[in-house]
This record gives sequence, C-alpha cells and structure tokens, in this order.
Amino acid sequence: MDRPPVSSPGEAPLYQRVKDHVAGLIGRGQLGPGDRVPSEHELVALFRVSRMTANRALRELTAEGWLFRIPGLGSFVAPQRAPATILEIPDPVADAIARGGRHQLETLLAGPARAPASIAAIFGLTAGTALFRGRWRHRVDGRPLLVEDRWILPALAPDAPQATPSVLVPHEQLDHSLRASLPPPDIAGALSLESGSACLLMTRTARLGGRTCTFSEFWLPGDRITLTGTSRSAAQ
Amino acid sequence: MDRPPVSSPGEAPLYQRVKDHVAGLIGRGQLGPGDRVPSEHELVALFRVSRMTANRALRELTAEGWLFRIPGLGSFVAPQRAPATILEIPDPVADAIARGGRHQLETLLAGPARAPASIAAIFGLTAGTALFRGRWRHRVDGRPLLVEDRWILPALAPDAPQATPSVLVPHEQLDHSLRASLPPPDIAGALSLESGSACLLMTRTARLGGRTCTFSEFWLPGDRITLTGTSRSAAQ
DNA sequence: AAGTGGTCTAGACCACCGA
DNA sequence: CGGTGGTCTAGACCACTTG
Repeated sequence: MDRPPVSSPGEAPLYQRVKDHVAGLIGRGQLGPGDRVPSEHELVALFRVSRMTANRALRELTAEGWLFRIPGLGSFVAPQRAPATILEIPDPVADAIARGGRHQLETLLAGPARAPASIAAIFGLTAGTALFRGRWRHRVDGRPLLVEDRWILPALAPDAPQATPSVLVPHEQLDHSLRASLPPPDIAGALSLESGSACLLMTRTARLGGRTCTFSEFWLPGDRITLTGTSRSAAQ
Repeated sequence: MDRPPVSSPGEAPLYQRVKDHVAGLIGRGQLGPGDRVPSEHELVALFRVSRMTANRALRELTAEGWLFRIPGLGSFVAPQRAPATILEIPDPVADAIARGGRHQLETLLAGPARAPASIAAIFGLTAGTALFRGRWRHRVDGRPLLVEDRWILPALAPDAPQATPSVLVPHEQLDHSLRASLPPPDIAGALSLESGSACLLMTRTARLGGRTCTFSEFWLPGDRITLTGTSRSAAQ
C-alpha cells in the first residue's frame, strides 16, 4: 500500500471520516429518509479503506439512529427523528444529591390507609381497600425541595413499611406524568410555600408483573426546581 | 483452526457472547463501578476469539454506558447509572398533532425587537441588540394549548421572519428546562386562563456552531397539559 | 519492557435479496 | 448470478501507561 499503515497523526480516524461523509450527505439534505447510502463496497473504493473500516462506519451510524440496514439490499437513511420531541429529565432529588447537596428526609406520614376511589382506580382495586401510605419531605441543603406521597400495594411489597422512599420498590416499568398545579394547603405548608405558588406535580406509577405496585405523587416547588435536559440533532 | 469459521447457526455471534459475559459480571454484582474488567487480551484467551472481536465487545459496551476505557490502563465498570432518573417527555404539541388533533396557529406578534437584558444575556449579546421576536398561540381542537415566545438571532437565521414556529431553525444542540410558574397577565389571557392558574414553563435554547441562535419560551396551561413518559428498569 | 487500548488491513465464509 | 450486509480472523503499527 502507498498509504500510511494507520491514520496520520492529528487527523480523524478513517472510520470517522467515512462516518462524517455519510452523515454529511444526510445532514446537508442530499439524502433523505429512505434513500440508499453508499454500500460498504462503494465506501471501500471511495476512501481506499478496508471493508471492516467501512463496515464500522455504517454500523455505528446505524446504532446512532441515522441509518437502517437490510441484509441483501443495502443501507438507507432512517425516517426523520422528530427533533426535540423527547426531553430527558433527570430526577431532581437524585440530581441534587449527585451534585453533592446535603439530603435530609423527614417522615410526615406512614402507615396503613384505606384507598380513596381515585387511588384505588389506579391500582385496579375497589375504594376502601387497605394500602400502605407514606408521605415524606426531602430537603436538600436544608430547603424543602420535594414532598413525596406514596401508596403501596402491600401484597406486592410486603416490607413496604420499612421501605425508605426514593429507594424504589422492585418494578419492571415506570410511568411518569408531569403537570403544573397549585398545591393543596397541606402540601404548600410542608414546602413552606405561600398559597398561590405554582408547583410541578410529578406522578410515578411502578408496575410489576403487569400490576401497579406503587403510586407516588411528587410535589416540587416551581420556583425552586428547574428540570433540564439536552438533546442533539442534526441541522435540518 | 478447530473452531467453525463463523458462529454456529442459531447461536449468538461471538462478540455478543463476549458482551454477555462482561455484562453478566456487572449485572450480577461481581464487578462494581470502578472495577477493572478483563482486558481484550484476556478475553481473546478466554473465548478463543480474535482481538477485533473482543475489541468490538468492549467498544460496544462502552458506547452503551457500561464501561469506560483508559488507554494504557484498562477497561473499567462505569459509575452506576441511577435507575429511573431519566424521564422522557414528548413534545406536547407534536404529540397532540400526532394523535390526530386539529392544529391551529395564530401569530400574536412578529417582527424585530430589541433584546432586554435577560434575553441578551442568553445570546451572549448586549442589551438592546436587535433580534427577531415572534409569539404564537397553538390551538389543538380549538383549545389554546401553548403560547410560544421566540427570540431569534437574525445573523444565524436570515429567513427567520418567514419561519413558522415549531419548525426548528437548524441547530446542533437543544437545551431544555422545565418549571412551574404563574403566567403573566398577557400569557394568561392568551391561554384563556384565570389569573392564579399554574402553568408549565418550558424553555428551549437552540445552538448552532457553539452560539445560541434561538431562545423560546413555551407556556402550557397546567390543568390542560400533562407530560407523560415511560421508562423500563430491571427489578433491583 | 510489558501491558493496555485505538486503529487498520486483506482476506474469508455466510445468509439473504433481486434479477 | 452478483450485490448486499453480518461476522470473523490473524496479523499489524501506534500512543499511552506502569513498573
């Protein structure tokens, strides 16, 4: 070969240059969803690289969601990912703790309770069924940041009374929802909020074996908590 | 070689078996965060595979967040990813449209405007710089669901005045934040809300070439919008 | 010096697809 | 049949780390 045995220093690796080339075809709009991208063999000829290198480039672009591949047919531009339709939101308490904040937990309520109709419906039970209920307040660096109100199905979490909150009960799936709401007076008081302050209300339903095993409401003061996330997307 | 030239039919590829082995060491707790995993050379000897196969296994596990690697030192178990800390939030408008809702868009404001200090700071400019500003109201099935207030850097988006909102300006990165807030009177009016109603306030900063090119505020009525997401996690 | 990962090659066999 | 991707090998050179 008349080419250096490996990539020249200071330059991007060969597989990265191949990736950039194909990503550029897509990013500049020269290839759109469903269009065929150059085959491994064509990239081998174009870049004078081995097939393993071309394969790695297309394989990684596939893993990153740019392409899909059909053996025997070719590699194609993947359907447009709707940009920014997905926000990744870190758990605020775990986040605060990870940043080194001092975390305190106070139990406001803990014990058996009869489920009101609205809660019973979530568990698929009839109103009045006995559940375990707990309410905890989390402080980070002394400030109340979160009130957690949790209902637990005793049958699926026999040791629930001893369970600490935010240590999740075993689960297979978590469903979340998030909305803005004005807190009821007891929540506002627990968070040291003036009445009329907006809160984020996050709910979390944990499922195990197809059944709801815990339902939690998280109240977060709207002016003290900001959820953030970052996503990347090609210029379009 | 006394081994079949390629993986036997019906069995997982060799690189996958190596991945499974290493992931199993982590998943069963035999190796914890910071622990060293077998080197490529050790996996070559253990599985009788080529180094490229062992390399692919460890490289993919690294891309998937299981490991981190230090050239010259070894491969190590990555710090524990806190389970269920990531919440995926769909874009509410795109979501409503995807569900088949009838979408209407009204322009409440559009034209050049001087940036107040708070906005200028986001763009890294001085207060009073001329930006393009637009405000739009989105209705889904006739109900106001979103007021979008957008500031655009004209230099990076020359055709911004013609741009429709929610059609993103080209960008490389989006930063989002989400919090609860009480809307100012003009926003409350545009959403047909009583004063004192809680709203979700989402902000989106789009960056291109390392510079902020658009900044948007999205006001969503807290009682009409619920953001939802699902995540799966192993029982722990 | 010995071990690590990072990259690359020039072949190979296979299954699958469409003409 | 030829083209596609999926996998695999047995080497190689390099930069980097630790002793």
